[in-house]
Amino acid sequence: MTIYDISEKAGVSIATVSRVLNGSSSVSDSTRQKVLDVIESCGYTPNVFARGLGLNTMKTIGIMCADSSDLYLAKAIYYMEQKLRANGYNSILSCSGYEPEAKAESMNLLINQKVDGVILLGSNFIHENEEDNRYIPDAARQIPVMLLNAAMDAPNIYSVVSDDKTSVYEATEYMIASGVKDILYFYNSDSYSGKRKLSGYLAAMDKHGLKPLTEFYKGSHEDIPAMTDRLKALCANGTSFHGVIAANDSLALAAVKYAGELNMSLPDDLAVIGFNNSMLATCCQPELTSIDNKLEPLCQHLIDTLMGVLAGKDMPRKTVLSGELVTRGTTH
Amino acid sequence: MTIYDISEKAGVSIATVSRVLNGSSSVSDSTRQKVLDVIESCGYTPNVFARGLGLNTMKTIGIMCADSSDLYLAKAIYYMEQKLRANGYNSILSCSGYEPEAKAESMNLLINQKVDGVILLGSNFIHENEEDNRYIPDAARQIPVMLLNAAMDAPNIYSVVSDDKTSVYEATEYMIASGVKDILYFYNSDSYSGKRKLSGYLAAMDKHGLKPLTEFYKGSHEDIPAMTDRLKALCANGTSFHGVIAANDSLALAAVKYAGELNMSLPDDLAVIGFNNSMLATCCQPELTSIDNKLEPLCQHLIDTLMGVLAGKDMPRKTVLSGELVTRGTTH
DNA sequence: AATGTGCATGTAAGTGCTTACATTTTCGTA
DNA sequence: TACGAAAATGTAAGCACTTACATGCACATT
Repeated sequence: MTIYDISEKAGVSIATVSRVLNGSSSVSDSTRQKVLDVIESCGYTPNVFARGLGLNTMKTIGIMCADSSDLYLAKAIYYMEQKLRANGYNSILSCSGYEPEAKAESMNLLINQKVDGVILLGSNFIHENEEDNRYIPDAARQIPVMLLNAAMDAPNIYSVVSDDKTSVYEATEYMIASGVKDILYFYNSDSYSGKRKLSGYLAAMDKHGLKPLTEFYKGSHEDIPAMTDRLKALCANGTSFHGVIAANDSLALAAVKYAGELNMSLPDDLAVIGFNNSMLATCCQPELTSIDNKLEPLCQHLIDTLMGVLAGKDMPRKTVLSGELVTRGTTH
Repeated sequence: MTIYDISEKAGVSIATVSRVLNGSSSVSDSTRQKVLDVIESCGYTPNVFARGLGLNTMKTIGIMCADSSDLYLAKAIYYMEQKLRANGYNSILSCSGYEPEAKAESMNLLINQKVDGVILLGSNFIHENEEDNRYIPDAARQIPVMLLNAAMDAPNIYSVVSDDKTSVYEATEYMIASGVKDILYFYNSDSYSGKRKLSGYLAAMDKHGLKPLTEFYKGSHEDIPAMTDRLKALCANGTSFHGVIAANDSLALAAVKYAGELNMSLPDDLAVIGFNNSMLATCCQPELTSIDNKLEPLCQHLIDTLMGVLAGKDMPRKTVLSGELVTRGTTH
């Protein structure tokens, strides 16, 4: 079933069929209807390859993420996929892992697949070493690149980020105001977003003349016992703290677990604030106070921007949305 | 940069270039090397559309799931994507939601995208109503369909499932052996897999002459407080139980939370067994005993089977892998 | 009535690859 | 040295579309 069959049955030329398919130049209402009827009755759908060859596009967006099994990224993928589909785009997924070379290779694969744009989910796509990031502007020379929670200032690169610095700053102040002074910042990433969160914490502590205390966890994002061990080691080490601001809900949950194992009561002996306001925030007892960085609006904004760019419109190169502290049982 | 440019620079015909690209029929070593050198130096990659037009395939597999933000499915997607890529295939993702029509439409979209095969992740792709499932054998007339944790007996449909009935049966016996008699089965799905789990529970209870007690939860897979409420309502209602076998770790976590809220101690006042052995199993205190249904081997097996099918080999239409009970703190 | 304008439609030339078939080259054998 | 088979390579016809350009036609203008 090709465009020829349709053109024949409708008694028009293939060009006319193609025109009604693409809604481009003018076709009279009567022939348009005639063609549409035939298409409908035959259940015809155009061949994506032939169409791609002609148009050099396939209405497909590449989504890259380091690890789609990460709760937060999985959710982002879900939103992206939904919203792309609503705009008539398909999505092809590439989990690139954390290595720069692997990311660059993933990117090339996607570009060779002729995606119309690419979305990088998560701040870990920007590396310390400038060299390692070159694949991003390189890609942007060919197709628009969208960054979620990361930023890069270069042509054809668009960033949508949550204002993590402010969110963490406010959360820290909130905890300080509740009377906790020795607050540990527990984090796991030096990425764009990770740095901004840390700076928010440091700024708040500094403002109140408090001594900052940070602990870095490096390991699987799923291994909560390992995170808990990290805190226990810190405690065994003599370091004391009565509040934890965590860079994500998993780390916060580790703090909750740590408190449980040491028979501390929450929030009196230990106050905890997480980040992401994911399902993890409500799975424990007491429930986690957590910063909601508004993932869905971020995703919506990102897709809107992308669609604008693809339509040839001028779009803002960077937008920042603010988060919100959702208070629950782990803080006063 | 097309195959013509390469052929010109290498001083051969385009057919020869195409041959070295596809490694099909014979090309002399010297010209092969010459062509490869030119390709390398130009950084040439064949146009996927043109190639697709000729071959009518794009080395792409469609992955369908109801909701990619589900922890278990997200992990499955991750494994699938990795393993497909390792086999030289791309994956295109489609989150279809839970409605039969939406699933059928998703399937059509994927088929129109000329995927070489499609993977349905999760047992919810098979509906009670036979009519609603017709889209699966329909699709299988065109491309191989792989089912994870669901089964259907029809040509070109391949199933890889975990032996959930046995796993749950054994878990129930394990709990009974530890001395708990009034065990609640807490579940959330009537799907293929859901039914088999339930039947495992019922069989074990029956064998030991115990009265089964089940509770069904319907709602967001993320809303643990709502699941907890369900158990509290049951308790308020006068129903008593000292053990919970849950159909997934979220439900099990709800049981843990329920115990915490009612000041019951685990596992003495309440024993809990979850399912999936996900990260949720180790995020609470005490940690969750959970059935590990070996997701990665399941995925590996599924991909191996798919690759075999695509290579034209005869492959088993259904394979069953067994799970394993991982005991932790919520059971004796 | 002749001409011009613009809309509707058709014709045919791409688009970049694969591959059946045709042709040339190579090489062992008589 | 000549011949034929087999191996290597080339030619050209698809594949199913899009679209620039050409054509045709109705209608308005003079």
